[in-house]
Amino acid sequence: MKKLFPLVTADIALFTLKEDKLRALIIRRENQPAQGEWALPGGILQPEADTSLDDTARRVLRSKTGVDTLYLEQVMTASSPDRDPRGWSLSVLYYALLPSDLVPAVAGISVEAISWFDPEATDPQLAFDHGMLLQRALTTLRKKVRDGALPLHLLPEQFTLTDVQHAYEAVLGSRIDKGAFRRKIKDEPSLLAIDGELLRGPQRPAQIYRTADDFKF
Amino acid sequence: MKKLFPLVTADIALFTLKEDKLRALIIRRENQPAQGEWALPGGILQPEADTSLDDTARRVLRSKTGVDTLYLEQVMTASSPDRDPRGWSLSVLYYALLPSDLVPAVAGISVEAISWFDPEATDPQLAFDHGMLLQRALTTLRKKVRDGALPLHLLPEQFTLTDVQHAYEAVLGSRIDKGAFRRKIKDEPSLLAIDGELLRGPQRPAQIYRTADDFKF
DNA sequence: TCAATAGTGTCTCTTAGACAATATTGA
DNA sequence: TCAATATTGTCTAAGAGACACTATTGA
Repeated sequence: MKKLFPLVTADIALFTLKEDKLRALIIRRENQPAQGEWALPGGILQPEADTSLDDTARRVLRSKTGVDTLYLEQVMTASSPDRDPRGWSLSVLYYALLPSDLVPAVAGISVEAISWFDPEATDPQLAFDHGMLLQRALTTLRKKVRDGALPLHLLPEQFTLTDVQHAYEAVLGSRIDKGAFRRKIKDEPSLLAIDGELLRGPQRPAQIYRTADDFKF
Repeated sequence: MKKLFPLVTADIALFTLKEDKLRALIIRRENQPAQGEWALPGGILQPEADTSLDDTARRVLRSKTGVDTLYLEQVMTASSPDRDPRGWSLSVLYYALLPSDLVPAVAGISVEAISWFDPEATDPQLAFDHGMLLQRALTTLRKKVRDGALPLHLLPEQFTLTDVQHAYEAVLGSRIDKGAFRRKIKDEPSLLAIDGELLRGPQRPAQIYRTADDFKF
């Protein structure tokens, strides 16, 4: 008998920085289908509980990472009778940005096996069409940053301009000249210097910044 | 009783050029809900017939316009319990580009009342959240063109460089200098001059072009 | 000839990239 | 002092906008 309704899910590519490199959260599936394989975190829409698919995505992330109020953005919707063995399915893909100082918290809370995956790597293969989905999420994120947005959601509350540059480079996967980068962000109103706060070390101290309250990625 | 499954639909913002101005197809709804109101063309997913939501969109466009093989791209997915009075609904929004010489064919085939709507206008109000959806589709199209893509899908098979510029300006809603525009497209491999073909009139004749076979919008 | 549009050239200003120079700390 | 990183400055080349100029047709 044919299905009358598709299976509706939200899948999330959760990006963060580990040692200045871009990584995405993957989870080993505990149940069928694709049991034992690695996949993006995701979950099924619950119309009684969710007031939108964004809600579904936030609920899934909260349960898998214990973290709220992440930056979340829709990437695309994948749909076909074949992408999930359970039948006609439709998945709305999101990407989320996790501040790098919360990575240990996420790694700690999960009862499932997790891993931080290099999105440019080819191993391990992800289940379903999640490999393609991750590529699409990365492309969307990169386009946004290349259009001038600063990925401040990947940084902790306080950071230096060098941190911003490293986040920028990690997302784009390419280096940028220091002088050119600082010129670009010189008049950026999203960056607020914290007066008197300096990061000290065995070199010239660096000015510490924070994200402006009205920052919009 | 609560619904267990959402209503899944595909809605389409079909853009074309009418007298060098950008217009979107809207249709007067013949049935409930929102009977008598104007809305974007759309239709319900049929899992037995459609192999993806792109398929749904193509099927809807074919039935409402009689035209195949349009350029079609996904914009976003809207979802909530409130956006459709029938209950929890999810709509995948597409935009499509219709060559301007096919506009009369579309206007002819429809059994419903249709109109070509100025997407910058505020009247008439569209049903459901379709006003917002149309804005999102326009924004996505403009971003693509601003990123350098030429909206050749809006033009007939043969066209002049001035036609290309007018299509470009109609999409962006702003003027561009002729010299700057021609410099930009000077080395564009998607544009092929048709040797010896000239558009004549009471002025200097214009070279006629066509779209390269491997053109990718 | 004139009107009208096609097509090209020139000037300036902004910006990105490459790269160099200076500044300030802890050890 | 030295190593290390922060911060600023300079040179150049490419590109965009403004604007003017030339070219070619029908009437």
